[in-house]
Amino acid sequence: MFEDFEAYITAVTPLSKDELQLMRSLARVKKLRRRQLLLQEGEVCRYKIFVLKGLLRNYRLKDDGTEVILRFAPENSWNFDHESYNNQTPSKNNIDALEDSEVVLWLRDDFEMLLASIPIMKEYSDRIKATSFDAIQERILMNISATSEEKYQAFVTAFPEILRRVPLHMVASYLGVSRETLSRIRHAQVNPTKNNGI
Amino acid sequence: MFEDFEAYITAVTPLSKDELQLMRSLARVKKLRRRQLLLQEGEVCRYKIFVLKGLLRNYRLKDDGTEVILRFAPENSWNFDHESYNNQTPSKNNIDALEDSEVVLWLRDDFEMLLASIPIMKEYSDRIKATSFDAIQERILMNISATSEEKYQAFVTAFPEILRRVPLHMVASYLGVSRETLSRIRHAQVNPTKNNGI
DNA sequence: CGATTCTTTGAAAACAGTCAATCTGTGTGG
DNA sequence: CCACACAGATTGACTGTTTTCAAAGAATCG
Repeated sequence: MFEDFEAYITAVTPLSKDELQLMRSLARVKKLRRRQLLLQEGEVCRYKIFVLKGLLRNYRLKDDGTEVILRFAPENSWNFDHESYNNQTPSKNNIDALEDSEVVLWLRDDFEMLLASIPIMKEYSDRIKATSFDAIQERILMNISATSEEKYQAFVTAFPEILRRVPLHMVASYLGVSRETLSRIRHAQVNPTKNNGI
Repeated sequence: MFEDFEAYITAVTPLSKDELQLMRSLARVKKLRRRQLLLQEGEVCRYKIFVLKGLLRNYRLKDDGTEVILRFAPENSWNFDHESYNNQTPSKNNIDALEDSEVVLWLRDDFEMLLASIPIMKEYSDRIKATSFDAIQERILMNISATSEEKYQAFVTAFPEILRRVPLHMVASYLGVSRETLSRIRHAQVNPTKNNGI
Protein backbone atom coordinates (compact mmCIF):
# COMPACT_ATOMS: atom_id res chain seq x y z
CA MET A 1 0.00 0.00 0.00
CA PHE A 2 1.93 2.97 1.26
CA GLU A 3 5.12 1.15 0.27
CA ASP A 4 4.05 1.61 -3.35
CA PHE A 5 3.98 5.32 -2.81
CA GLU A 6 7.39 5.24 -1.15
CA ALA A 7 8.80 3.31 -4.07
CA TYR A 8 7.43 5.84 -6.52
CA ILE A 9 8.38 8.98 -4.68
CA THR A 10 11.92 7.93 -3.86
CA ALA A 11 12.42 7.07 -7.52
CA VAL A 12 11.56 10.60 -8.60
CA THR A 13 12.91 12.69 -5.77
CA PRO A 14 15.30 11.91 -2.91
CA LEU A 15 13.55 11.88 0.46
CA SER A 16 15.08 10.92 3.78
CA LYS A 17 13.68 8.21 6.05
CA ASP A 18 12.37 10.90 8.39
CA GLU A 19 10.67 12.77 5.60
CA LEU A 20 9.06 9.61 4.31
CA GLN A 21 7.93 8.81 7.82
CA LEU A 22 6.44 12.25 8.16
CA MET A 23 4.53 11.88 4.92
CA ARG A 24 3.32 8.45 5.95
CA SER A 25 2.16 9.67 9.34
CA LEU A 26 -0.28 12.08 7.75
CA ALA A 27 -1.38 9.90 4.85
CA ARG A 28 -4.49 7.84 4.59
CA VAL A 29 -4.81 4.95 2.19
CA LYS A 30 -8.22 4.34 0.69
CA LYS A 31 -9.66 1.68 -1.58
CA LEU A 32 -12.23 2.62 -4.14
CA ARG A 33 -14.61 0.45 -6.01
CA ARG A 34 -15.38 1.09 -9.64
CA ARG A 35 -17.82 3.99 -10.00
CA GLN A 36 -17.18 5.17 -6.46
CA LEU A 37 -17.13 8.94 -6.10
CA LEU A 38 -14.14 10.56 -4.45
CA LEU A 39 -15.29 14.14 -4.93
CA GLN A 40 -18.76 15.29 -5.78
CA GLU A 41 -19.79 18.55 -7.37
CA GLY A 42 -20.62 21.03 -4.63
CA GLU A 43 -18.22 19.56 -2.09
CA VAL A 44 -14.96 21.23 -1.26
CA CYS A 45 -11.91 19.29 -2.40
CA ARG A 46 -10.20 18.57 0.90
CA TYR A 47 -7.53 16.12 -0.25
CA LYS A 48 -4.53 15.85 -2.43
CA ILE A 49 -4.73 12.42 -4.01
CA PHE A 50 -2.05 10.09 -5.27
CA VAL A 51 -3.24 7.13 -7.32
CA LEU A 52 -1.53 3.89 -6.35
CA LYS A 53 -3.56 1.53 -8.47
CA GLY A 54 -6.45 1.82 -10.86
CA LEU A 55 -7.77 4.80 -12.73
CA LEU A 56 -9.64 7.95 -11.75
CA ARG A 57 -11.47 10.42 -13.88
CA ASN A 58 -12.32 14.08 -13.38
CA TYR A 59 -15.46 15.20 -15.09
CA ARG A 60 -18.03 17.94 -15.21
CA LEU A 61 -21.75 17.31 -15.22
CA LYS A 62 -23.41 19.74 -17.58
CA ASP A 63 -26.89 21.16 -17.17
CA ASP A 64 -28.30 18.78 -19.76
CA GLY A 65 -26.93 15.82 -17.81
CA THR A 66 -24.03 14.97 -20.11
CA GLU A 67 -20.61 14.24 -18.66
CA VAL A 68 -17.55 16.07 -19.94
CA ILE A 69 -14.31 14.33 -19.07
CA LEU A 70 -11.51 16.68 -18.12
CA ARG A 71 -8.80 14.22 -17.21
CA PHE A 72 -7.85 10.60 -16.65
CA ALA A 73 -5.57 9.87 -13.71
CA PRO A 74 -3.93 6.43 -13.79
CA GLU A 75 -1.61 4.90 -11.20
CA ASN A 76 1.38 7.01 -10.17
CA SER A 77 -0.35 10.26 -10.89
CA TRP A 78 -1.58 13.03 -8.64
CA ASN A 79 -5.13 14.17 -8.72
CA PHE A 80 -7.47 16.69 -7.14
CA ASP A 81 -9.75 19.48 -8.24
CA HIS A 82 -7.34 22.32 -8.69
CA GLU A 83 -9.72 25.21 -8.26
CA SER A 84 -11.63 23.81 -5.31
CA TYR A 85 -8.48 22.62 -3.57
CA ASN A 86 -6.70 25.94 -3.92
CA ASN A 87 -9.56 28.21 -3.03
CA GLN A 88 -11.51 25.85 -0.78
CA THR A 89 -14.62 26.65 -2.75
CA PRO A 90 -17.32 24.16 -3.81
CA SER A 91 -16.10 22.06 -6.67
CA LYS A 92 -17.75 22.27 -10.08
CA ASN A 93 -16.36 18.88 -11.00
CA ASN A 94 -16.56 15.27 -9.92
CA ILE A 95 -13.89 12.67 -9.41
CA ASP A 96 -14.67 8.98 -9.51
CA ALA A 97 -12.98 5.66 -10.11
CA LEU A 98 -13.18 3.98 -13.50
CA GLU A 99 -11.60 0.83 -12.11
CA ASP A 100 -11.24 -0.56 -8.61
CA SER A 101 -8.50 1.65 -7.30
CA GLU A 102 -6.24 2.47 -4.39
CA VAL A 103 -5.27 6.00 -3.48
CA VAL A 104 -3.27 7.83 -0.85
CA LEU A 105 -4.90 10.93 0.60
CA TRP A 106 -3.53 13.90 2.49
CA LEU A 107 -5.71 16.61 3.95
CA ARG A 108 -4.93 19.94 2.35
CA ASP A 109 -3.53 21.55 5.50
CA ASP A 110 -1.36 18.54 6.16
CA PHE A 111 -0.09 18.44 2.63
CA GLU A 112 0.70 22.13 2.54
CA MET A 113 2.55 21.70 5.80
CA LEU A 114 4.54 18.86 4.24
CA LEU A 115 5.46 21.05 1.28
CA ALA A 116 6.53 23.82 3.63
CA SER A 117 8.67 21.55 5.75
CA ILE A 118 10.20 19.40 3.01
CA PRO A 119 11.71 21.78 0.47
CA ILE A 120 12.58 19.03 -1.94
CA MET A 121 8.96 17.94 -1.92
CA LYS A 122 7.90 21.48 -2.74
CA GLU A 123 10.34 21.52 -5.64
CA TYR A 124 8.98 18.24 -6.88
CA SER A 125 5.43 19.54 -6.58
CA ASP A 126 6.33 22.66 -8.52
CA ARG A 127 7.92 20.57 -11.25
CA ILE A 128 4.77 18.46 -11.57
CA LYS A 129 2.66 21.58 -11.82
CA ALA A 130 4.90 23.04 -14.49
CA THR A 131 4.72 19.84 -16.51
CA SER A 132 0.94 19.71 -16.23
CA PHE A 133 0.75 23.31 -17.30
CA ASP A 134 2.78 22.64 -20.42
CA ALA A 135 0.64 19.63 -21.23
CA ILE A 136 -2.62 21.47 -20.78
CA GLN A 137 -1.35 24.30 -22.96
CA GLU A 138 -0.65 21.83 -25.75
CA ARG A 139 -4.09 20.40 -25.25
CA ILE A 140 -5.61 23.84 -25.77
CA LEU A 141 -3.67 24.18 -28.99
CA MET A 142 -4.91 20.78 -30.14
CA ASN A 143 -8.45 21.66 -29.31
CA ILE A 144 -8.55 24.93 -31.17
CA SER A 145 -6.44 24.05 -34.16
CA ALA A 146 -6.51 20.33 -34.93
CA THR A 147 -9.01 18.21 -36.82
CA SER A 148 -10.83 15.45 -34.99
CA GLU A 149 -8.55 12.87 -36.56
CA GLU A 150 -5.49 14.70 -35.32
CA LYS A 151 -6.92 15.02 -31.84
CA TYR A 152 -7.59 11.32 -31.74
CA GLN A 153 -4.13 10.47 -33.07
CA ALA A 154 -2.53 12.71 -30.48
CA PHE A 155 -4.48 10.92 -27.78
CA VAL A 156 -3.44 7.51 -29.07
CA THR A 157 0.22 8.38 -29.04
CA ALA A 158 0.09 10.27 -25.73
CA PHE A 159 -2.05 7.81 -23.76
CA PRO A 160 -2.05 4.39 -25.45
CA GLU A 161 -2.63 2.56 -22.18
CA ILE A 162 -5.60 4.74 -21.25
CA LEU A 163 -7.16 4.00 -24.60
CA ARG A 164 -7.06 0.32 -23.76
CA ARG A 165 -8.65 0.83 -20.37
CA VAL A 166 -11.58 3.19 -20.88
CA PRO A 167 -14.70 2.94 -23.03
CA LEU A 168 -14.44 4.86 -26.27
CA HIS A 169 -17.32 7.16 -25.47
CA MET A 170 -15.20 8.54 -22.65
CA VAL A 171 -12.33 9.18 -24.99
CA ALA A 172 -14.81 10.95 -27.25
CA SER A 173 -15.94 13.09 -24.35
CA TYR A 174 -12.35 13.92 -23.44
CA LEU A 175 -11.64 14.94 -27.03
CA GLY A 176 -14.83 16.91 -27.41
CA VAL A 177 -16.44 14.88 -30.19
CA SER A 178 -19.52 12.67 -30.20
CA ARG A 179 -19.03 8.95 -29.72
CA GLU A 180 -20.42 8.33 -33.20
CA THR A 181 -17.84 10.62 -34.74
CA LEU A 182 -15.05 8.91 -32.86
CA SER A 183 -16.29 5.56 -34.03
CA ARG A 184 -16.25 6.75 -37.63
CA ILE A 185 -12.79 8.29 -37.29
CA ARG A 186 -11.41 5.01 -36.01
CA HIS A 187 -13.06 3.05 -38.74
CA ALA A 188 -11.79 5.39 -41.45
CA GLN A 189 -8.23 4.76 -40.32
CA VAL A 190 -8.47 1.00 -40.45
CA ASN A 191 -10.31 1.14 -43.74
CA PRO A 192 -9.50 4.31 -45.68
CA THR A 193 -11.27 5.34 -48.86
CA LYS A 194 -11.11 2.49 -51.30
CA ASN A 195 -11.70 4.34 -54.55
CA ASN A 196 -8.25 5.49 -55.45
CA GLY A 197 -8.62 3.91 -58.89
CA ILE A 198 -10.81 5.33 -61.62
CA MET B 1 8.37 53.02 -16.30
CA PHE B 2 9.57 50.77 -13.51
CA GLU B 3 7.46 52.83 -11.12
CA ASP B 4 4.39 51.40 -12.83
CA PHE B 5 5.58 47.94 -11.94
CA GLU B 6 6.23 48.97 -8.36
CA ALA B 7 2.75 50.43 -8.11
CA TYR B 8 1.26 47.21 -9.40
CA ILE B 9 3.31 44.77 -7.38
CA THR B 10 2.95 46.58 -4.08
CA ALA B 11 -0.79 46.66 -4.60
CA VAL B 12 -0.97 42.87 -4.87
CA THR B 13 1.74 41.74 -2.48
CA PRO B 14 3.67 43.56 0.26
CA LEU B 15 7.33 44.07 -0.65
CA SER B 16 9.89 46.00 1.33
CA LYS B 17 11.93 48.87 -0.09
CA ASP B 18 14.97 46.60 -0.23
CA GLU B 19 13.12 43.88 -2.05
CA LEU B 20 11.77 46.33 -4.58
CA GLN B 21 15.24 47.71 -5.05
CA LEU B 22 16.58 44.22 -5.62
CA MET B 23 13.92 43.52 -8.23
CA ARG B 24 14.62 46.82 -9.91
CA SER B 25 18.35 46.22 -10.00
CA LEU B 26 17.89 43.12 -12.13
CA ALA B 27 15.07 44.36 -14.30
CA ARG B 28 15.28 45.75 -17.75
CA VAL B 29 12.57 47.92 -19.25
CA LYS B 30 11.96 47.60 -22.95
CA LYS B 31 9.72 49.39 -25.43
CA LEU B 32 8.14 47.47 -28.24
CA ARG B 33 6.59 48.74 -31.40
CA ARG B 34 3.46 47.16 -32.81
CA ARG B 35 4.29 43.89 -34.56
CA GLN B 36 7.69 43.66 -32.88
CA LEU B 37 8.68 40.12 -31.91
CA LEU B 38 9.73 39.44 -28.35
CA LEU B 39 10.21 35.72 -28.73
CA GLN B 40 10.53 33.81 -31.95
CA GLU B 41 9.89 30.16 -32.55
CA GLY B 42 13.15 28.24 -32.19
CA GLU B 43 14.66 30.65 -29.67
CA VAL B 44 14.87 29.80 -26.00
CA CYS B 45 12.63 31.92 -23.81
CA ARG B 46 15.17 33.67 -21.60
CA TYR B 47 12.95 36.21 -19.88
CA LYS B 48 10.06 36.49 -17.58
CA ILE B 49 8.00 39.36 -18.89
CA PHE B 50 5.70 41.79 -17.15
CA VAL B 51 3.54 43.95 -19.40
CA LEU B 52 3.44 47.59 -18.29
CA LYS B 53 1.55 49.03 -21.22
CA GLY B 54 0.10 47.71 -24.43
CA LEU B 55 -0.82 44.19 -25.44
CA LEU B 56 1.18 41.08 -26.28
CA ARG B 57 0.07 37.93 -27.94
CA ASN B 58 1.43 34.39 -27.83
CA TYR B 59 0.83 32.36 -30.94
CA ARG B 60 1.89 29.26 -32.78
CA LEU B 61 2.75 29.22 -36.44
CA LYS B 62 1.38 26.08 -38.02
CA ASP B 63 2.96 24.20 -40.90
CA ASP B 64 0.47 25.66 -43.36
CA GLY B 65 1.41 29.17 -42.29
CA THR B 66 -1.68 29.96 -40.24
CA GLU B 67 -1.35 31.57 -36.85
CA VAL B 68 -3.06 30.08 -33.81
CA ILE B 69 -3.40 32.50 -30.94
CA LEU B 70 -2.82 30.95 -27.55
CA ARG B 71 -3.10 33.97 -25.34
CA PHE B 72 -3.47 37.73 -25.10
CA ALA B 73 -1.43 39.49 -22.43
CA PRO B 74 -2.54 43.06 -21.67
CA GLU B 75 -0.97 45.50 -19.21
CA ASN B 76 -0.41 44.21 -15.69
CA SER B 77 -0.07 40.62 -16.75
CA TRP B 78 2.90 38.29 -16.80
CA ASN B 79 3.95 36.55 -19.92
CA PHE B 80 6.51 34.09 -21.22
CA ASP B 81 6.57 30.78 -23.04
CA HIS B 82 6.02 28.38 -20.20
CA GLU B 83 7.56 25.29 -21.72
CA SER B 84 10.60 26.98 -23.18
CA TYR B 85 11.23 29.04 -20.06
CA ASN B 86 11.00 26.10 -17.71
CA ASN B 87 13.01 23.62 -19.72
CA GLN B 88 15.23 26.06 -21.61
CA THR B 89 14.33 24.32 -24.83
CA PRO B 90 13.61 26.01 -28.16
CA SER B 91 10.19 27.58 -28.11
CA LYS B 92 7.44 26.33 -30.39
CA ASN B 93 5.60 29.62 -30.05
CA ASN B 94 6.04 33.30 -30.81
CA ILE B 95 5.34 36.36 -28.74
CA ASP B 96 4.81 39.74 -30.33
CA ALA B 97 3.21 43.09 -29.60
CA LEU B 98 -0.25 43.88 -30.93
CA GLU B 99 0.11 47.49 -29.83
CA ASP B 100 3.09 49.68 -29.01
CA SER B 101 4.00 48.31 -25.61
CA GLU B 102 6.30 48.57 -22.64
CA VAL B 103 7.51 45.57 -20.72
CA VAL B 104 9.81 44.75 -17.83
CA LEU B 105 12.13 41.81 -18.36
CA TRP B 106 14.11 39.62 -15.97
CA LEU B 107 16.54 36.99 -17.10
CA ARG B 108 15.42 33.57 -15.98
CA ASP B 109 18.32 32.97 -13.60
CA ASP B 110 17.83 36.39 -12.06
CA PHE B 111 14.13 35.90 -11.66
CA GLU B 112 14.48 32.47 -10.11
CA MET B 113 17.02 33.96 -7.72
CA LEU B 114 14.51 36.65 -6.81
CA LEU B 115 11.86 34.05 -6.11
CA ALA B 116 14.30 32.11 -3.96
CA SER B 117 15.34 35.15 -1.96
CA ILE B 118 11.96 36.86 -1.60
CA PRO B 119 9.57 34.25 -0.18
CA ILE B 120 6.57 36.50 -0.51
CA MET B 121 7.33 36.93 -4.19
CA LYS B 122 7.48 33.17 -4.58
CA GLU B 123 4.10 32.90 -2.91
CA TYR B 124 2.70 35.50 -5.21
CA SER B 125 4.16 33.72 -8.22
CA ASP B 126 2.63 30.45 -7.09
CA ARG B 127 -0.73 32.11 -6.68
CA ILE B 128 -0.58 33.52 -10.21
CA LYS B 129 0.30 30.11 -11.56
CA ALA B 130 -2.58 28.50 -9.69
CA THR B 131 -5.01 31.07 -11.04
CA SER B 132 -3.77 30.61 -14.60
CA PHE B 133 -4.09 26.89 -14.20
CA ASP B 134 -7.70 27.19 -13.13
CA ALA B 135 -8.44 29.53 -16.02
CA ILE B 136 -6.82 27.29 -18.59
CA GLN B 137 -8.73 24.31 -17.24
CA GLU B 138 -11.99 26.19 -17.75
CA ARG B 139 -10.85 27.06 -21.24
CA ILE B 140 -10.35 23.38 -22.00
CA LEU B 141 -13.84 22.66 -20.79
CA MET B 142 -15.23 25.42 -23.00
CA ASN B 143 -13.32 24.15 -25.98
CA ILE B 144 -14.48 20.58 -25.71
CA SER B 145 -18.04 21.12 -24.58
CA ALA B 146 -19.41 24.47 -25.69
CA THR B 147 -20.91 25.63 -28.96
CA SER B 148 -19.18 28.37 -30.92
CA GLU B 149 -21.74 30.88 -29.69
CA GLU B 150 -21.06 29.93 -26.09
CA LYS B 151 -17.31 30.18 -26.60
CA TYR B 152 -17.71 33.64 -28.06
CA GLN B 153 -20.03 34.74 -25.27
CA ALA B 154 -17.59 33.48 -22.66
CA PHE B 155 -14.83 35.46 -24.33
CA VAL B 156 -16.94 38.61 -24.39
CA THR B 157 -17.73 38.41 -20.71
CA ALA B 158 -14.22 37.35 -19.66
CA PHE B 159 -12.25 39.80 -21.82
CA PRO B 160 -14.45 42.66 -22.96
CA GLU B 161 -11.52 45.06 -23.18
CA ILE B 162 -9.46 42.69 -25.30
CA LEU B 163 -12.36 42.36 -27.70
CA ARG B 164 -12.24 46.10 -28.24
CA ARG B 165 -8.52 46.11 -28.87
CA VAL B 166 -7.82 43.25 -31.25
CA PRO B 167 -9.09 42.48 -34.74
CA LEU B 168 -11.88 39.93 -34.78
CA HIS B 169 -9.94 37.42 -36.83
CA MET B 170 -7.57 37.09 -33.89
CA VAL B 171 -10.45 36.44 -31.54
CA ALA B 172 -11.61 33.81 -34.00
CA SER B 173 -8.17 32.23 -33.96
CA TYR B 174 -8.11 32.25 -30.16
CA LEU B 175 -11.52 30.57 -30.06
CA GLY B 176 -10.69 28.04 -32.75
CA VAL B 177 -13.27 29.08 -35.33
CA SER B 178 -12.89 30.67 -38.75
CA ARG B 179 -13.24 34.43 -39.01
CA GLU B 180 -16.29 34.00 -41.22
CA THR B 181 -18.00 31.86 -38.63
CA LEU B 182 -17.26 34.39 -35.92
CA SER B 183 -18.66 37.12 -38.10
CA ARG B 184 -21.87 35.15 -38.59
CA ILE B 185 -22.16 34.34 -34.89
CA ARG B 186 -21.90 38.01 -34.03
CA HIS B 187 -24.41 38.97 -36.63
CA ALA B 188 -26.87 36.30 -35.50
CA GLN B 189 -26.85 37.77 -32.02
CA VAL B 190 -27.59 41.30 -33.14
CA ASN B 191 -30.20 40.10 -35.55
CA PRO B 192 -31.72 36.77 -34.50
CA THR B 193 -34.16 34.77 -36.57
CA LYS B 194 -37.08 36.97 -37.42
CA ASN B 195 -39.72 34.36 -38.21
CA ASN B 196 -41.15 33.59 -34.84
CA GLY B 197 -44.66 34.29 -36.15
CA ILE B 198 -46.57 31.84 -38.29
C1' DC C 1 -29.07 -16.49 -19.72
C1' DG C 2 -30.81 -11.71 -19.37
C1' DA C 3 -29.67 -7.05 -18.52
C1' DT C 4 -26.77 -3.51 -19.13
C1' DT C 5 -23.29 -1.07 -21.29
C1' DC C 6 -20.77 -0.10 -25.25
C1' DT C 7 -20.07 0.31 -30.21
C1' DT C 8 -21.36 0.72 -34.79
C1' DT C 9 -24.16 2.13 -38.76
C1' DG C 10 -27.37 4.81 -41.65
C1' DA C 11 -29.88 8.83 -42.89
C1' DA C 12 -31.10 13.53 -42.17
C1' DA C 13 -30.20 17.94 -40.38
C1' DA C 14 -27.28 21.36 -38.37
C1' DC C 15 -23.05 23.40 -38.36
C1' DA C 16 -18.62 25.14 -39.75
C1' DG C 17 -15.08 25.76 -43.26
C1' DT C 18 -13.64 27.37 -47.80
C1' DC C 19 -13.55 30.30 -51.66
C1' DA C 20 -14.51 34.40 -53.93
C1' DA C 21 -16.37 38.80 -54.04
C1' DT C 22 -17.53 42.95 -51.91
C1' DC C 23 -17.58 46.47 -48.46
C1' DT C 24 -15.54 49.35 -44.84
C1' DG C 25 -12.39 52.09 -42.60
C1' DT C 26 -7.64 53.76 -42.10
C1' DG C 27 -3.64 55.63 -43.36
C1' DT C 28 -0.04 57.03 -46.80
C1' DG C 29 1.96 59.45 -50.49
C1' DG C 30 1.38 62.43 -54.31
C1' DC D 1 -7.30 66.99 -50.43
C1' DC D 2 -7.70 63.10 -53.18
C1' DA D 3 -6.50 58.57 -54.83
C1' DC D 4 -4.94 54.45 -53.70
C1' DA D 5 -3.44 50.61 -51.08
C1' DC D 6 -4.14 47.75 -47.28
C1' DA D 7 -6.04 45.42 -43.45
C1' DG D 8 -10.17 43.95 -41.64
C1' DA D 9 -15.06 42.53 -41.85
C1' DT D 10 -18.94 40.77 -44.13
C1' DT D 11 -21.77 38.02 -47.32
C1' DG D 12 -23.28 34.32 -50.48
C1' DA D 13 -22.82 29.89 -52.44
C1' DC D 14 -20.93 25.68 -51.90
C1' DT D 15 -18.64 21.80 -49.70
C1' DG D 16 -17.37 19.03 -46.11
C1' DT D 17 -17.69 17.63 -41.40
C1' DT D 18 -20.09 16.71 -37.22
C1' DT D 19 -24.15 16.07 -34.61
C1' DT D 20 -28.38 13.98 -33.79
C1' DC D 21 -31.63 10.39 -33.78
C1' DA D 22 -32.88 5.79 -34.24
C1' DA D 23 -31.80 1.19 -34.62
C1' DA D 24 -29.21 -2.73 -34.31
C1' DG D 25 -25.11 -5.40 -33.26
C1' DA D 26 -21.23 -6.70 -29.71
C1' DA D 27 -19.39 -7.34 -25.50
C1' DT D 28 -19.51 -7.75 -20.56
C1' DC D 29 -21.20 -8.86 -16.12
C1' DG D 30 -23.87 -10.52 -12.51
